[in-house]
Amino acid sequence: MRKDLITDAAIELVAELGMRGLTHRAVDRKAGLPEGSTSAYFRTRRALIEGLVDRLAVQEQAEIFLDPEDPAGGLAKTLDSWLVERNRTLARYAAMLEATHHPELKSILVHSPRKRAAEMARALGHEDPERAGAHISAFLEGLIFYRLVGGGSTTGPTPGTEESVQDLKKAIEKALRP
Amino acid sequence: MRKDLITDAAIELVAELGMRGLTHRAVDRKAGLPEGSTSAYFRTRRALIEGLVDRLAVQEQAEIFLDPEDPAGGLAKTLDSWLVERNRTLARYAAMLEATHHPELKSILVHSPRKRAAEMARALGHEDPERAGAHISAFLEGLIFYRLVGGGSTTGPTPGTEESVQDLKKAIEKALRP
DNA sequence: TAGATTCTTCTACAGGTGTAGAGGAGGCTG
DNA sequence: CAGCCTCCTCTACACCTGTAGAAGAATCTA
Repeated sequence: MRKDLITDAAIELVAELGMRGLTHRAVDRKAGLPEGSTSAYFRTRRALIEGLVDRLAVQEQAEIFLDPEDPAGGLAKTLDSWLVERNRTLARYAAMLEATHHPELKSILVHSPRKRAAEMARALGHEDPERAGAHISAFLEGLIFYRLVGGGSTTGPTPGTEESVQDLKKAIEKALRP
Repeated sequence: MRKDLITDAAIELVAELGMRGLTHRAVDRKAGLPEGSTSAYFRTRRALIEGLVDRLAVQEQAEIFLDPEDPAGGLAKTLDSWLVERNRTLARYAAMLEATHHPELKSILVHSPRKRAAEMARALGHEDPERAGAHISAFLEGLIFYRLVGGGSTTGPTPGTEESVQDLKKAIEKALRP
Protein backbone atom coordinates (compact mmCIF):
# COMPACT_ATOMS: atom_id res chain seq x y z
CA MET A 1 0.00 0.00 0.00
CA ARG A 2 1.28 3.39 -0.98
CA LYS A 3 0.39 5.00 2.31
CA ASP A 4 2.62 2.61 4.25
CA LEU A 5 5.43 3.17 1.81
CA ILE A 6 5.17 6.87 2.55
CA THR A 7 4.96 6.59 6.33
CA ASP A 8 7.85 4.14 6.39
CA ALA A 9 9.99 6.57 4.44
CA ALA A 10 8.90 9.31 6.82
CA ILE A 11 10.02 7.26 9.81
CA GLU A 12 13.46 6.72 8.33
CA LEU A 13 13.79 10.37 7.48
CA VAL A 14 12.94 11.47 10.99
CA ALA A 15 15.40 8.98 12.42
CA GLU A 16 18.18 10.17 10.14
CA LEU A 17 17.60 13.91 10.08
CA GLY A 18 15.21 14.66 12.92
CA MET A 19 11.77 16.21 12.66
CA ARG A 20 13.33 19.03 10.74
CA GLY A 21 14.06 16.69 7.86
CA LEU A 22 10.44 15.67 7.58
CA THR A 23 9.13 17.53 4.55
CA HIS A 24 6.69 16.37 1.94
CA ARG A 25 9.24 16.49 -0.82
CA ALA A 26 11.97 14.78 1.16
CA VAL A 27 9.60 11.90 1.82
CA ASP A 28 8.84 11.67 -1.88
CA ARG A 29 12.53 11.36 -2.67
CA LYS A 30 13.19 8.87 0.13
CA ALA A 31 10.33 6.67 -1.00
CA GLY A 32 11.28 6.96 -4.65
CA LEU A 33 7.92 8.41 -5.53
CA PRO A 34 7.21 11.30 -7.88
CA GLU A 35 7.11 14.73 -6.33
CA GLY A 36 3.73 15.56 -4.88
CA SER A 37 2.82 12.04 -3.81
CA THR A 38 3.24 12.62 -0.10
CA SER A 39 1.43 15.89 -0.36
CA ALA A 40 -1.50 14.12 -2.02
CA TYR A 41 -1.83 11.48 0.67
CA PHE A 42 -1.15 13.78 3.60
CA ARG A 43 -2.26 17.24 2.63
CA THR A 44 -0.92 18.91 5.76
CA ARG A 45 2.26 18.34 7.67
CA ARG A 46 0.33 17.52 10.77
CA ALA A 47 -1.54 14.79 8.93
CA LEU A 48 1.79 13.39 7.82
CA ILE A 49 3.04 13.29 11.39
CA GLU A 50 -0.14 11.59 12.54
CA GLY A 51 0.26 9.01 9.82
CA LEU A 52 3.83 8.42 10.88
CA VAL A 53 2.83 8.00 14.50
CA ASP A 54 0.03 5.57 13.70
CA ARG A 55 2.44 3.48 11.71
CA LEU A 56 4.99 3.53 14.52
CA ALA A 57 2.42 2.24 16.96
CA VAL A 58 1.44 -0.61 14.67
CA GLN A 59 5.02 -1.67 14.07
CA GLU A 60 6.08 -1.50 17.67
CA GLN A 61 3.07 -3.25 19.08
CA ALA A 62 3.94 -6.22 16.91
CA GLU A 63 7.19 -6.65 18.76
CA ILE A 64 6.25 -7.13 22.39
CA PHE A 65 7.33 -10.44 23.90
CA LEU A 66 5.78 -10.93 27.31
CA ASP A 67 6.37 -14.11 29.26
CA PRO A 68 4.60 -14.51 32.61
CA GLU A 69 7.08 -17.23 33.57
CA ASP A 70 10.07 -14.98 33.00
CA PRO A 71 9.03 -11.33 32.99
CA ALA A 72 12.56 -9.96 33.00
CA GLY A 73 13.58 -12.17 30.11
CA GLY A 74 10.58 -11.21 28.01
CA LEU A 75 11.08 -7.53 28.66
CA ALA A 76 14.77 -7.80 27.89
CA LYS A 77 14.01 -9.43 24.55
CA THR A 78 11.42 -6.76 23.77
CA LEU A 79 13.69 -3.88 24.64
CA ASP A 80 16.59 -5.34 22.73
CA SER A 81 14.44 -5.70 19.65
CA TRP A 82 13.55 -2.03 19.91
CA LEU A 83 17.23 -1.18 20.09
CA VAL A 84 17.80 -3.22 16.97
CA GLU A 85 15.05 -1.28 15.23
CA ARG A 86 17.06 1.82 15.89
CA ASN A 87 15.39 4.06 13.35
CA ARG A 88 11.94 3.26 14.49
CA THR A 89 12.78 3.93 18.11
CA LEU A 90 14.58 7.15 17.33
CA ALA A 91 11.55 8.27 15.35
CA ARG A 92 9.39 7.42 18.31
CA TYR A 93 11.44 9.65 20.58
CA ALA A 94 11.24 12.48 18.11
CA ALA A 95 7.50 11.98 17.96
CA MET A 96 7.21 11.94 21.73
CA LEU A 97 8.93 15.30 21.95
CA GLU A 98 6.57 16.51 19.26
CA ALA A 99 3.66 15.25 21.33
CA THR A 100 4.68 17.75 23.99
CA HIS A 101 3.06 20.42 21.81
CA HIS A 102 0.48 18.18 20.05
CA PRO A 103 -1.11 16.26 22.88
CA GLU A 104 -3.37 14.25 20.60
CA LEU A 105 -0.29 12.30 19.54
CA LYS A 106 0.60 11.25 23.03
CA SER A 107 -2.09 8.65 23.55
CA ILE A 108 -0.74 6.65 20.64
CA LEU A 109 2.88 6.79 21.69
CA VAL A 110 3.01 6.13 25.38
CA HIS A 111 4.20 2.64 26.20
CA SER A 112 3.10 0.23 28.85
CA PRO A 113 -0.20 1.72 29.87
CA ARG A 114 -0.32 2.42 33.54
CA LYS A 115 -2.71 -0.39 34.27
CA ARG A 116 -0.59 -3.15 32.88
CA ALA A 117 2.52 -1.90 34.66
CA ALA A 118 0.65 -1.72 37.96
CA GLU A 119 -0.65 -5.25 37.53
CA MET A 120 2.83 -6.49 36.93
CA ALA A 121 4.07 -4.70 40.02
CA ARG A 122 1.28 -6.24 42.06
CA ALA A 123 2.03 -9.71 40.75
CA LEU A 124 5.63 -9.23 41.78
CA GLY A 125 4.63 -8.30 45.30
CA HIS A 126 5.34 -4.59 45.35
CA GLU A 127 3.95 -2.63 48.24
CA ASP A 128 2.46 0.27 46.31
CA PRO A 129 1.80 -1.28 42.88
CA GLU A 130 0.49 1.89 41.29
CA ARG A 131 3.62 3.82 42.11
CA ALA A 132 5.98 0.91 41.57
CA GLY A 133 4.44 0.33 38.15
CA ALA A 134 5.19 3.92 37.18
CA HIS A 135 8.77 3.58 38.39
CA ILE A 136 9.24 0.40 36.41
CA SER A 137 7.88 2.05 33.29
CA ALA A 138 10.26 4.93 33.82
CA PHE A 139 13.15 2.59 34.25
CA LEU A 140 12.43 0.61 31.09
CA GLU A 141 12.04 3.80 29.11
CA GLY A 142 15.33 4.99 30.54
CA LEU A 143 17.16 1.80 29.64
CA ILE A 144 16.26 2.21 25.99
CA PHE A 145 16.89 5.91 25.89
CA TYR A 146 20.22 5.56 27.63
CA ARG A 147 21.41 2.85 25.29
CA LEU A 148 20.12 4.51 22.15
CA VAL A 149 20.81 8.21 22.56
CA GLY A 150 22.33 8.67 26.01
CA GLY A 151 25.66 7.73 27.50
CA GLY A 152 25.22 4.06 26.74
CA SER A 153 25.06 4.63 23.02
CA THR A 154 28.83 4.77 22.80
CA THR A 155 29.80 2.28 25.49
CA GLY A 156 27.05 -0.32 25.78
CA PRO A 157 26.96 -3.76 24.16
CA THR A 158 25.77 -4.06 20.58
CA PRO A 159 21.99 -4.46 20.30
CA GLY A 160 20.84 -7.78 18.93
CA THR A 161 23.58 -9.78 20.63
CA GLU A 162 23.12 -12.20 23.48
CA GLU A 163 25.34 -9.94 25.58
CA SER A 164 22.98 -7.07 25.04
CA VAL A 165 19.94 -9.08 26.05
CA GLN A 166 21.71 -10.35 29.16
CA ASP A 167 22.77 -6.87 30.18
CA LEU A 168 19.22 -5.65 29.81
CA LYS A 169 17.92 -8.64 31.70
CA LYS A 170 20.24 -8.02 34.63
CA ALA A 171 19.12 -4.42 34.82
CA ILE A 172 15.46 -5.34 34.56
CA GLU A 173 15.71 -8.01 37.22
CA LYS A 174 17.02 -5.44 39.64
CA ALA A 175 14.31 -3.01 38.66
CA LEU A 176 11.53 -5.53 39.18
CA ARG A 177 12.60 -6.47 42.71
CA PRO A 178 9.96 -5.46 45.24
CA MET B 1 25.64 39.66 27.36
CA ARG B 2 23.85 39.52 24.06
CA LYS B 3 25.03 36.04 23.22
CA ASP B 4 23.38 34.59 26.32
CA LEU B 5 20.20 36.46 25.57
CA ILE B 6 20.17 34.78 22.19
CA THR B 7 20.95 31.27 23.37
CA ASP B 8 18.37 31.54 26.14
CA ALA B 9 15.72 32.52 23.62
CA ALA B 10 16.85 29.63 21.45
CA ILE B 11 16.40 27.21 24.33
CA GLU B 12 12.86 28.38 24.96
CA LEU B 13 12.02 28.16 21.30
CA VAL B 14 13.24 24.62 21.02
CA ALA B 15 11.29 23.65 24.11
CA GLU B 16 8.10 25.19 22.78
CA LEU B 17 8.27 24.31 19.10
CA GLY B 18 10.95 21.66 18.77
CA MET B 19 14.14 21.86 16.73
CA ARG B 20 12.01 22.77 13.77
CA GLY B 21 11.14 26.06 15.38
CA LEU B 22 14.76 27.01 15.79
CA THR B 23 15.41 29.55 13.04
CA HIS B 24 17.55 32.63 13.14
CA ARG B 25 14.62 34.96 12.69
CA ALA B 26 12.42 33.21 15.22
CA VAL B 27 15.17 33.62 17.81
CA ASP B 28 15.39 37.31 16.98
CA ARG B 29 11.69 37.73 17.62
CA LYS B 30 11.72 35.65 20.80
CA ALA B 31 14.62 37.63 22.21
CA GLY B 32 13.11 40.95 21.15
CA LEU B 33 16.14 41.79 19.06
CA PRO B 34 16.16 43.35 15.60
CA GLU B 35 16.09 40.96 12.69
CA GLY B 36 19.54 39.73 11.78
CA SER B 37 21.00 39.75 15.29
CA THR B 38 21.05 36.00 15.72
CA SER B 39 22.44 35.56 12.26
CA ALA B 40 25.27 37.94 13.12
CA TYR B 41 26.27 36.12 16.30
CA PHE B 42 25.78 32.63 14.92
CA ARG B 43 26.36 32.74 11.23
CA THR B 44 25.31 29.16 10.60
CA ARG B 45 22.54 27.12 12.10
CA ARG B 46 24.97 24.58 13.39
CA ALA B 47 26.84 27.29 15.27
CA LEU B 48 23.56 28.36 16.80
CA ILE B 49 22.84 24.83 17.98
CA GLU B 50 26.32 24.54 19.44
CA GLY B 51 25.81 27.79 21.29
CA LEU B 52 22.52 26.54 22.62
CA VAL B 53 24.08 23.29 23.80
CA ASP B 54 26.97 25.03 25.53
CA ARG B 55 24.53 27.24 27.36
CA LEU B 56 22.42 24.25 28.38
CA ALA B 57 25.43 22.55 29.88
CA VAL B 58 26.36 25.62 31.89
CA GLN B 59 22.88 26.11 33.26
CA GLU B 60 22.30 22.50 34.15
CA GLN B 61 25.66 21.96 35.78
CA ALA B 62 24.80 24.76 38.19
CA GLU B 63 21.91 22.74 39.51
CA ILE B 64 23.40 19.51 40.78
CA PHE B 65 22.92 18.84 44.49
CA LEU B 66 24.99 15.88 45.60
CA ASP B 67 25.04 14.81 49.21
CA PRO B 68 27.32 11.92 50.20
CA GLU B 69 25.31 11.45 53.40
CA ASP B 70 22.05 11.08 51.51
CA PRO B 71 22.67 10.21 47.88
CA ALA B 72 19.05 9.43 47.06
CA GLY B 73 17.88 12.69 48.58
CA GLY B 74 20.42 14.76 46.70
CA LEU B 75 19.63 13.09 43.41
CA ALA B 76 15.91 13.51 44.00
CA LYS B 77 16.36 17.23 44.60
CA THR B 78 18.50 17.52 41.48
CA LEU B 79 16.08 15.66 39.27
CA ASP B 80 13.12 17.56 40.59
CA SER B 81 14.83 20.84 39.84
CA TRP B 82 15.35 19.69 36.28
CA LEU B 83 11.67 18.89 36.03
CA VAL B 84 10.89 22.37 37.27
CA GLU B 85 13.13 23.80 34.58
CA ARG B 86 10.91 22.09 32.06
CA ASN B 87 11.95 24.10 29.04
CA ARG B 88 15.60 23.60 29.61
CA THR B 89 15.22 19.88 30.01
CA LEU B 90 12.98 19.56 26.97
CA ALA B 91 15.56 21.47 24.97
CA ARG B 92 18.19 19.10 26.25
CA TYR B 93 16.27 16.11 24.97
CA ALA B 94 15.81 17.73 21.59
CA ALA B 95 19.53 18.41 21.51
CA MET B 96 20.34 14.84 22.46
CA LEU B 97 18.33 13.55 19.55
CA GLU B 98 20.14 16.04 17.39
CA ALA B 99 23.43 14.70 18.71
CA THR B 100 22.53 11.39 17.12
CA HIS B 101 23.55 12.92 13.80
CA HIS B 102 26.08 15.49 15.16
CA PRO B 103 28.26 13.47 17.50
CA GLU B 104 30.36 16.48 18.53
CA LEU B 105 27.38 17.65 20.55
CA LYS B 106 27.10 14.51 22.56
CA SER B 107 30.10 15.01 24.81
CA ILE B 108 28.58 18.17 26.16
CA LEU B 109 25.14 16.75 26.79
CA VAL B 110 25.60 13.39 28.40
CA HIS B 111 24.93 13.45 32.11
CA SER B 112 26.67 11.68 34.92
CA PRO B 113 29.87 10.63 33.24
CA ARG B 114 30.46 6.94 33.50
CA LYS B 115 33.22 7.28 36.04
CA ARG B 116 31.22 9.14 38.63
CA ALA B 117 28.29 6.76 38.34
CA ALA B 118 30.57 3.76 38.73
CA GLU B 119 32.19 5.27 41.82
CA MET B 120 28.81 5.79 43.35
CA ALA B 121 27.84 2.21 42.61
CA ARG B 122 31.04 0.99 44.20
CA ALA B 123 30.49 3.10 47.30
CA LEU B 124 27.03 1.59 47.61
CA GLY B 125 28.44 -1.92 47.48
CA HIS B 126 27.33 -3.05 44.04
CA GLU B 127 28.90 -6.19 42.69
CA ASP B 128 29.78 -4.97 39.22
CA PRO B 129 30.10 -1.19 39.72
CA GLU B 130 30.82 -0.40 36.10
CA ARG B 131 27.66 -2.04 34.92
CA ALA B 132 25.57 -0.99 37.90
CA GLY B 133 26.66 2.61 37.35
CA ALA B 134 25.40 2.48 33.79
CA HIS B 135 22.09 1.03 34.92
CA ILE B 136 21.68 3.71 37.53
CA SER B 137 22.39 6.41 34.97
CA ALA B 138 19.81 4.87 32.68
CA PHE B 139 17.29 4.77 35.44
CA LEU B 140 17.76 8.40 36.42
CA GLU B 141 17.50 9.49 32.82
CA GLY B 142 14.34 7.43 32.53
CA LEU B 143 12.77 8.95 35.59
CA ILE B 144 13.09 12.44 34.14
CA PHE B 145 12.05 11.45 30.67
CA TYR B 146 9.06 9.53 31.94
CA ARG B 147 7.84 12.37 34.09
CA LEU B 148 8.48 15.06 31.51
CA VAL B 149 7.47 13.60 28.18
CA GLY B 150 6.42 10.00 28.84
CA GLY B 151 3.45 8.48 30.59
CA GLY B 152 4.18 10.25 33.85
CA SER B 153 3.75 13.68 32.33
CA THR B 154 -0.01 13.46 32.69
CA THR B 155 -0.32 11.42 35.89
CA GLY B 156 2.71 12.15 38.05
CA PRO B 157 2.94 14.65 40.91
CA THR B 158 3.64 18.29 40.13
CA PRO B 159 7.36 19.06 39.91
CA GLY B 160 8.65 21.38 42.58
CA THR B 161 6.40 20.02 45.29
CA GLU B 162 7.52 17.99 48.28
CA GLU B 163 5.40 15.13 46.96
CA SER B 164 7.34 15.13 43.73
CA VAL B 165 10.69 15.03 45.48
CA GLN B 166 9.53 12.22 47.74
CA ASP B 167 8.27 10.20 44.82
CA LEU B 168 11.57 10.59 43.07
CA LYS B 169 13.45 9.74 46.22
CA LYS B 170 11.50 6.52 46.70
CA ALA B 171 12.24 5.49 43.14
CA ILE B 172 15.91 6.38 43.44
CA GLU B 173 16.34 4.53 46.72
CA LYS B 174 15.12 1.38 45.04
CA ALA B 175 17.38 1.95 42.09
CA LEU B 176 20.46 2.43 44.27
CA ARG B 177 20.03 -0.80 46.20
CA PRO B 178 22.88 -3.19 45.49
C1' DT C 1 40.24 64.52 20.11
C1' DA C 2 41.11 61.36 15.94
C1' DG C 3 41.52 56.89 14.30
C1' DA C 4 40.88 52.12 14.62
C1' DT C 5 38.14 48.36 16.07
C1' DT C 6 34.33 46.07 17.39
C1' DC C 7 29.35 45.62 17.74
C1' DT C 8 24.89 46.14 15.62
C1' DT C 9 21.40 46.66 12.11
C1' DC C 10 19.67 46.23 7.55
C1' DT C 11 19.05 44.26 3.14
C1' DA C 12 19.65 40.80 -0.59
C1' DC C 13 19.07 36.44 -2.67
C1' DA C 14 18.95 31.71 -3.97
C1' DG C 15 16.80 28.15 -2.55
C1' DG C 16 13.27 25.22 0.18
C1' DT C 17 8.43 24.50 2.23
C1' DG C 18 3.34 23.93 3.05
C1' DT C 19 -0.67 23.65 0.72
C1' DA C 20 -3.97 23.71 -3.02
C1' DG C 21 -5.98 22.60 -7.35
C1' DA C 22 -6.12 21.11 -12.31
C1' DG C 23 -6.02 17.52 -15.06
C1' DG C 24 -4.59 12.78 -16.68
C1' DA C 25 -4.38 7.42 -16.33
C1' DG C 26 -6.51 3.49 -15.31
C1' DG C 27 -9.90 0.50 -14.01
C1' DC C 28 -14.79 -0.73 -12.64
C1' DT C 29 -19.86 -0.84 -13.42
C1' DG C 30 -23.68 -0.93 -16.14
C1' DC D 1 -19.10 0.84 -25.17
C1' DA D 2 -19.77 5.22 -22.20
C1' DG D 3 -19.72 7.18 -17.87
C1' DC D 4 -17.85 7.39 -13.46
C1' DC D 5 -14.75 7.24 -9.81
C1' DT D 6 -10.48 6.59 -7.63
C1' DC D 7 -5.79 7.09 -7.75
C1' DC D 8 -1.85 9.53 -9.28
C1' DT D 9 1.21 13.30 -11.18
C1' DC D 10 2.29 17.91 -12.10
C1' DT D 11 2.42 22.69 -11.43
C1' DA D 12 1.63 27.14 -8.96
C1' DC D 13 2.35 30.40 -5.38
C1' DA D 14 2.98 32.85 -1.25
C1' DC D 15 5.93 32.51 2.34
C1' DC D 16 9.99 31.07 5.19
C1' DT D 17 15.04 29.93 5.76
C1' DG D 18 20.17 29.99 5.76
C1' DT D 19 23.77 32.74 4.84
C1' DA D 20 26.45 36.69 3.37
C1' DG D 21 27.96 41.36 3.04
C1' DA D 22 27.42 46.52 3.32
C1' DA D 23 26.95 50.27 6.06
C1' DG D 24 26.15 52.69 10.26
C1' DA D 25 26.72 53.22 15.56
C1' DA D 26 29.26 52.63 19.59
C1' DT D 27 33.33 51.83 22.06
C1' DC D 28 38.05 51.75 22.90
C1' DT D 29 43.05 53.38 22.39
C1' DA D 30 46.52 56.59 22.11
